[in-house]
Amino acid sequence: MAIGRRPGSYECGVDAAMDVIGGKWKVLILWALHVRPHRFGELRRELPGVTEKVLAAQLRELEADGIVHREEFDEVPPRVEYSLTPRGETLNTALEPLGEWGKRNVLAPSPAAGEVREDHDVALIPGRP
Amino acid sequence: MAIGRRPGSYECGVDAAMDVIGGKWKVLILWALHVRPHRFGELRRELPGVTEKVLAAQLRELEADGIVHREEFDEVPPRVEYSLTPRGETLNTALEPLGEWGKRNVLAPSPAAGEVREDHDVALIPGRP
DNA sequence: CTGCACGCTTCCCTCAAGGTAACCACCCAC
DNA sequence: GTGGGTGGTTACCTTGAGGGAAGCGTGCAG
Repeated sequence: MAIGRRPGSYECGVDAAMDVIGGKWKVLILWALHVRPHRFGELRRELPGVTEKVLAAQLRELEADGIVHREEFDEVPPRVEYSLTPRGETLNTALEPLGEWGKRNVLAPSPAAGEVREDHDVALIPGRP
Repeated sequence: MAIGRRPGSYECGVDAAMDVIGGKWKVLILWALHVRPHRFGELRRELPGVTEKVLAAQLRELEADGIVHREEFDEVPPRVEYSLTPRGETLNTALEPLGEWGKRNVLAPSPAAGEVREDHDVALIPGRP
């Protein structure tokens, strides 16, 4: 049982899933790897602010949880490629509604929900969940 | 703009939503209030291990984010009821696929995904996401 | 008069996630 | 030989979320 770091202590499925994606950078890693496989350095450059130590740690956790696949190439300079496993892809799919909700309710709160619309558009990369 | 405690710093909708539901007890609160409105003490008794201080803090954050509604009744002994706002209900709906994923991939990992099935059934409250 | 239930608030403390910076082995280009 | 790029590891430090326990104001029960 590789997945889950608090085995047996979950109250429900959402609770359990939160343990897998709870890291500060994990959903961003998920999204980046969904677009295409990435090398370690590519990920570091695409996640502004992440440190090498933390990126390595979160990738190892995601790998242990069966979410990402790590492939080492015997070349020089050494190359390592990270990609999503099938389970990782299903996780991304399951996160899509939450991404939609976040876009509608946090990034661009609608007046109908009692929020005041900002006078500028929220800067969103198109297609990003 | 009540929602979001890191305004302007989100990379995507999932990231933003994670800020709203990131608290240790928030998804459990969400689920409890989805079933029916709760009083403070009821919630405390239904979430084994939560302290009054933390429960009050997370409820106040969820209220500031427009997820839960707090209604104070002028009775004695004092009564306060918490319920989900419409926005809270949509959040719960958006969390359902994630709950399904967690149940299938963390609580009861399938052999097809490379995990070994436990020899006992996972104790799950039926219908709980 | 004492205790209890309610819904908190306040103070103090712990601990783990995350951040900082240095270092490693390897090889190539300059 | 020096610097850069590869993909990390190691040791140390900071910070903030969360936990423990006590107190508070009210009113009723015993």
